[in-house]
Amino acid sequence: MNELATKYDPSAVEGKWYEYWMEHRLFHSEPDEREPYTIVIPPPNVTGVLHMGHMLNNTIQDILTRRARMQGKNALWVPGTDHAAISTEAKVVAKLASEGIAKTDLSREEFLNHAWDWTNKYGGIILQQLRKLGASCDWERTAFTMDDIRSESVIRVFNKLYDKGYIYRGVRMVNWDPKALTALSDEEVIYKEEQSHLFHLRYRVEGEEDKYIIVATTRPETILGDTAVCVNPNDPRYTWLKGKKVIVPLVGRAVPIIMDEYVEMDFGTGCLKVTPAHDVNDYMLGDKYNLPSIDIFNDNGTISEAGGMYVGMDRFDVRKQIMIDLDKAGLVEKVEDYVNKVGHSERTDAVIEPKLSMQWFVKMEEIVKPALASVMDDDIKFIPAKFKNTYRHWMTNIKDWCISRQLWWGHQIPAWFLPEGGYVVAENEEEALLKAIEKSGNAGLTIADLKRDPDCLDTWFSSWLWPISLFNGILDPDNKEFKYYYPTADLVTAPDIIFFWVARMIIAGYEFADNKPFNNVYFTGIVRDKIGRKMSKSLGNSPDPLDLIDKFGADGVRMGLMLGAPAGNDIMYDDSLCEQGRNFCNKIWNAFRLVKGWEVDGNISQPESAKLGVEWFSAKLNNTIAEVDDLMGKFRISEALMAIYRLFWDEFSSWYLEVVKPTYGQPVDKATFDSTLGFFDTLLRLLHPFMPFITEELWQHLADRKAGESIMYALIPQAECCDAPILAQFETLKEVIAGVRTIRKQKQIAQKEELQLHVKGNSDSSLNPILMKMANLSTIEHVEEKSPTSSAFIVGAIEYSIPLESKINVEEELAKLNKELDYYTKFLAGVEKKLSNEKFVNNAPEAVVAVERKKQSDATEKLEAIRASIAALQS
RNA sequence: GGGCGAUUAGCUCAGCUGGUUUAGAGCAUCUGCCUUACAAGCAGAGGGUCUGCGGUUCGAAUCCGUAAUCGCCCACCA
Repeated sequence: MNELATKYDPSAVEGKWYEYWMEHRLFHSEPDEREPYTIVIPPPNVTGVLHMGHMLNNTIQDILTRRARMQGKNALWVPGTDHAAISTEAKVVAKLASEGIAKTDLSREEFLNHAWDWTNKYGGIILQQLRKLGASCDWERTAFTMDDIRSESVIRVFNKLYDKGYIYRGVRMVNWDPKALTALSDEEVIYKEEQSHLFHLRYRVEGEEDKYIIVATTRPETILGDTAVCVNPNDPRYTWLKGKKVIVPLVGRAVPIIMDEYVEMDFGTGCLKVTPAHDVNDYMLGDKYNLPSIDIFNDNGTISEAGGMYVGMDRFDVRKQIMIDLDKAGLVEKVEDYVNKVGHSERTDAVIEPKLSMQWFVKMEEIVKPALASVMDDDIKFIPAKFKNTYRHWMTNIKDWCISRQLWWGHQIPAWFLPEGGYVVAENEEEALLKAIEKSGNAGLTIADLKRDPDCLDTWFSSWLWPISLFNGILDPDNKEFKYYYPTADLVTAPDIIFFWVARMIIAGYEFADNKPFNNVYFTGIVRDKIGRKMSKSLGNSPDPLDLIDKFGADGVRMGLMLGAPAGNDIMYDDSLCEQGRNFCNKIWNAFRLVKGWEVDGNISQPESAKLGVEWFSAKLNNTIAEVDDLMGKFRISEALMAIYRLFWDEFSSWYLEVVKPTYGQPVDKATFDSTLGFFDTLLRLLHPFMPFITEELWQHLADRKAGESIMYALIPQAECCDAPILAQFETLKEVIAGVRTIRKQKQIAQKEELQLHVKGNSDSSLNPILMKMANLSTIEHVEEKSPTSSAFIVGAIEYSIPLESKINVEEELAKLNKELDYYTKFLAGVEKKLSNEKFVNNAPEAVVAVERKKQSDATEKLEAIRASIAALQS
């Protein structure tokens, strides 16, 4: 062991232990009599690669899982991936395009073959990357939202909801993504503020020469679909228009003037053009006034035949061209600059087109109810709690969920159309046929007569089942695993998918499993760069996590991430955080080298200083264990880690080890050695959830371990008692030692040189053996008066001094004392002011007043000592 | 346009129901040390009056009001 390098080398350790854990199936869990602790991973996109957000998120999950495992629970962390319908399909389409193949050239089956090839090739890379991080997932359970169980679960759930009347099909105004060529849910639309224009266009009034009204619009190309102009009935400017028609510019179509209070009189010109096919509000007006609806767009955002002009041109090109043409025709009044919000597709960033189309929806109103209540009542706890507000707001304003997507990659909607019209919903073709025969009364129908709806389901329609479907709880709700592992314990996720995923999982939990899916939801922050920008590919400010692991080690990166991630806050990531983590690994490593390098002699007795050191550190350790328990219980993970960091670095390494360390070349006694190894073992266990690799490596070195034995299953230490008096005594001791060190530094006295210490006052001498050793003293003497040729410092009300003969500089000593005199004089004045305030003395609780009195007497005593010292120096 | 949250040392954050806090931690900074576990280290030091204003109270970083700044979420003003 003495051969250990002076620096910790993660690369020599990490792969080795991960393999060991895998080889001995230490991540695997089966139901048993222990208390379960379950986490399901937020499934990353199957073709995705690891980014910093994943690192943070999964580090936290691993910490929680490992800690639970070491608490003796049956811990299970289930991994898996999401098929990510739109985003994967888009990637496959792009790849095919690069090979000169258009999606439209392929059959559904051919396309899906390509998609599966792609998935098999890139799928799961991200899961491999997670292993580098140390993730203790039960890989034997790796699932995919499109594997058999998960797919069947989706179909089952669709049928269930349909049978209950919660799923319906209908023509509605939906968000259309002209790039992905599919409908989207409201949540998949991101509104961005954009600099645009408000175009004021002239609409001639039919049958009235030279009379026109001005309509303001941001989308002049949509006039092709205008079927009315709307004004407010209370607007005196326009009452004369009642019953008249206006001519749509360029198009020449006469459309009616309708009157509705929906129109704001003070916005724009007070005239609103109505395009029922291409605007949600216009759709509402069209519905109310029975207006025709002209769909002027093709699915890809070009103008359709129905537009009548500019056919085949892209909507944005038309916007430019039509303004030129309108201008030529003298139909433009003016153009204003205008900032408005434009909806973009979350996945493709294409500008969303509101479009009337036939889609499938989930009726949300009813099924949302238990899900809302459970979060509001803290039956499911959100951490931080502020997200309860966000959740409540969304849940109480919830709209129906558009679940159909015009994609091929995903779960195909289990609905079959009958030849004579109408459809049936079923779990499979056979069942569909039976239902179809029953519905149509046509016993001669065959499967070939039925046509299955080509659309797929929203990807979230499968992931909302994740905590249930992972344990096959949809298809077989009475199975042992589901009963054991569900509800899961904690969910760790980013707040940006609170609606997409978290809320819907809660809804699904109550709807399909009659129980919440998890007890706690821990929302992580967003990983940003040092100057607060969100990490993104386009900015290039996102480091490659695997490079970081190479550079700092997985433990170092984990620690770095956790240090910067206080609960509920975004993390401002900087490499220096990982550097700190790496340095900590090194510190642990070197502390270990020290201890392992000691030679043990069973015949020598334990020095008093070491005995006291052991007693103190034992109490300190206990204290911190209790603190860590408390913090982890509140998900204050970074604070818990910081507490352990300080315990190891400051208390254990800088104090404890220095106290018990034998003189160079000397052996250590058996009792101290054993205690020290015991402490080391406890510290490693406390640290293991945060830094799994280095702790396993050292723990294995610490003693002879059996094959398959691992720190992963060593029990996390339990706090026993706390608040031993020795804790406070030791803190005082530290101050005294620091006092001596300061004098050494000021007087440039080497540590090797022994000093005498004079103590004036009634000091506690119980830790004197440690003081002798740490301050390298020859004697500690009580004196009535300190020697004028000594350098002094005060701790509490006790004055310590070191006789130094010639080395004393009276000026310096006086300056030091005067500074203290000044400070305590002011301090005392403050306290006395408080105490002379009758209202304070009368109203404040006795204990508080007593504290002030104690401050007063201590300060008075101290001031006396300082004054005496000054007098002695001046004499 | 609504709602929520934040504002404490150079940076990132603690400070729970107001009182041993004229405010703590880590990092960074400064000074001195290559002292045989560790210079990715050791020993020491400096640094903030708690965003501004007003109020409640014997007492406020902590409670209330208000302003400013930043951030997030939601919303159909063309």
